[in-house]
Amino acid sequence: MVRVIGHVDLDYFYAQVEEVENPSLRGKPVLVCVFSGRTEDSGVVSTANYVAREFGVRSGMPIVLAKKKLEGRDAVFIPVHDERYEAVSDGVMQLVGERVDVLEKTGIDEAFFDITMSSGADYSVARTLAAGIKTAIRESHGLSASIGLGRSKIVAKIASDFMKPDGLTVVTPESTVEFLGPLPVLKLYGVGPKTAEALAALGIRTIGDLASFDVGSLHERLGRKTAAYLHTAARGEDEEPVTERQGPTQLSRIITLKRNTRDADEAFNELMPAMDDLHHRLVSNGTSFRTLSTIGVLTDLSVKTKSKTFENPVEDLSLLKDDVRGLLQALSGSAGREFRRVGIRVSELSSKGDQTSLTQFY
DNA sequence: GTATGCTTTCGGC
DNA sequence: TTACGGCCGAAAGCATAC
Repeated sequence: MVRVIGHVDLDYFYAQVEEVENPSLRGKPVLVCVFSGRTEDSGVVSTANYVAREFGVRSGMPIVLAKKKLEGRDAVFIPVHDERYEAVSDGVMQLVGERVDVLEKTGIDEAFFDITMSSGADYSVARTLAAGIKTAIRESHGLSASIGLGRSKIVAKIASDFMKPDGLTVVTPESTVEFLGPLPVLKLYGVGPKTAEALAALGIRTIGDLASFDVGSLHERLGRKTAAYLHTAARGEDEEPVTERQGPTQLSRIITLKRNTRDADEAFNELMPAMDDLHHRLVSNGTSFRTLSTIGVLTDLSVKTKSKTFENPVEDLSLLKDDVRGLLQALSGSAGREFRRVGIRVSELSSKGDQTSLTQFY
């Protein structure tokens, strides 16, 4: 069955929202930053606009390094305004949702959609629909977006990335193999540096190399599951449906400590406000959880976690302070170096509605 | 072997 | 020369049960 799947990606999202709110920023390097508060400029760049990227600035780069690269360039450094981005995202997603059959939001600035029905499975009609979505986003929010269309999620995602910013890339089913062929295997979702290296050892560098490679040999080298996945992915033939997501599957907060420490109690005390905040989020959403985790980012920036899962859903995170403390102590004991940042995460979430409907069966 | 559940790590944005 | 967040979802790793 021929499907028409899309992927929409809002360009350099946080920085673009800042530009919309303050048009005088346009043309300047704009960097939306997370200031950790430890020292004057400690923290990283969350998003840089394309002007800043010209100078080698990237997401995740330390702010002080970005400042060096942009010395004398009239660059603007703005702290993140999460609530604003959430609000804009909600508006955009609602608007897109009205124009497609199914919308699957996968992040604050991106979503998959299915327009098989509304396009009548016609890629020419689909192109017009996608162009309409871009126009609607621009007219209502002043934002540019990049959209890719293809026969599957994999193709749509790669297509949206193909032409940025403000791109529209349509990959028909017939042109899929030709489109994917020249691209490096790293472009495939699920292929990271490790798999790419294993493939390179077999002489496979492009998706085209992969598509024409003998499946049996792939199987021997990489295992059955990976081989099967790569075989279909290289042809853009994955069958993953676009499905609406009901809510997050995990919630977390993480903070940067005022100073590095191995002392779990000191870290716990500093984590308390974030933990309370997470508690309030859970209560106001009526969300329970079964798994509790602590996260430690050590001085070498490596990440360690400790978690525990309860038999029954827990509603009240504030009752688990001793568990959190205990997990942090276990982390500290096994970490071997000081904490730089610590965090808390809850997962295996359920809503109150879910639980009552489940209890009806018992 | 395969399915399942839990813990930990990885990697995208 | 170094510099360094805060989230999220999914994969990987591991143990246990059938």
